[in-house]
Amino acid sequence: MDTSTAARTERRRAVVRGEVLDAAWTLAREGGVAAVSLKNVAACMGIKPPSLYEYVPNLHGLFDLMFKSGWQQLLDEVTSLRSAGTDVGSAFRRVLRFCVEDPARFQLMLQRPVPGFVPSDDAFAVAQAAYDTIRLGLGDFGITRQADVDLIDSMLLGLAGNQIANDPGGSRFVDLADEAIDLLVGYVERRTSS
Amino acid sequence: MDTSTAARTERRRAVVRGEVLDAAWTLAREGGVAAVSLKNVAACMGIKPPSLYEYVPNLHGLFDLMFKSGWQQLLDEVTSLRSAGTDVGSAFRRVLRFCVEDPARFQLMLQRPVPGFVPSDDAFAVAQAAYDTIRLGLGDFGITRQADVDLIDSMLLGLAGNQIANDPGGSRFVDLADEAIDLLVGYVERRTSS
DNA sequence: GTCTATAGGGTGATAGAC
DNA sequence: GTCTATCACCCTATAGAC
Repeated sequence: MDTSTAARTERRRAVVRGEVLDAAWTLAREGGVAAVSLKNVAACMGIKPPSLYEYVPNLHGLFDLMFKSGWQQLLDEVTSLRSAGTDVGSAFRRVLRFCVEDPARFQLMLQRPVPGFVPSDDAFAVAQAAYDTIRLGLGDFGITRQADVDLIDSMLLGLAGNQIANDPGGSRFVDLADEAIDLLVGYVERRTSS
Repeated sequence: MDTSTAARTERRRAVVRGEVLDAAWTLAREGGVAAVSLKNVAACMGIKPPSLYEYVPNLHGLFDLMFKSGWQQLLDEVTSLRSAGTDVGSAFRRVLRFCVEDPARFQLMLQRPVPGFVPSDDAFAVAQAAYDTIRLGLGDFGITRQADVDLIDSMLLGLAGNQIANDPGGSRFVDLADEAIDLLVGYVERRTSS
């Protein structure tokens, strides 16, 4: 391990950067993405707003970190589901729960709620990797046609969106997961076997 | 018609209120919901921000008008589709196009993009009426089970969301409408006939 | 590395002249 | 009914003291 002063301070900065990210997620979960401001994040950490610039280039840089970490979490999730050989129904349910369990994260990842914020190429690459892994995972079950992937993806997105918007705290749409994936997989099988 | 001064000025106010609403929609279409501010709306109309308070109680009141008018447009759409006896596939396509053709309207109606804004009971009633009409319309085709309605609704929402977020300007997800509604209707029919 | 002070932009909203 | 002037916040971001 590099023990130079520069490397040590960089490691420390990375640690605090993680704390900044945690504070931002906490605020987002509690008050939506709009609650994430330099003032609020700093207050949440017990420091003053200007100090944040030691760890994050600017506010958009923080959103970029959040975007990237959200997709990284999903990537980890689907990677582990795939290596565990999880069946398609359970995987669908698990990803749906991932979307619903943190509405602010879902919103940040998929609905561009911050005017003017565009994810960096670096962050976008993680999102792409997660999406690719999902495609590979569906491929394991014989679902390879792009249209089929899009239909499953859309159903997932729709169920999550409806659950968050129209039945927050409930499970009306989440409970439809099994039926939804069964009908979609059945559709693919019926078509490919004929 | 009432020709009293009070009634005449009220009618005039209603006209200008419509112009305010038009300006707000124009701004939303061009720059997203975030572009709708008193300053921008006033500039768009060639007046000064304080003058808007003659026609709208405050900014949230304007968003409430927009929310209500968006759902009123959808209500009109589905009402006319239903009275025309449109088949379920065409209706599904039409409503999907309604969602996609104005992303800002879709966002405002379904994704609560304005922090702190909650639609009034009055505005919410229109949304409810539109939703009820959709349910009745699906009932015309024998689709009455709530879970089936929710699945169709979710697929619609998901296709629209994906189209707007992942293929703006294209038609990748809109083109899946026929296949989506066929597979959903087929699923319902197969189950109810057995 | 954290702070205070401040610049400079934005916003919604109100009072009061005309 | 529309305006000017203003208030009272909010925000990001930077400069420079300690």
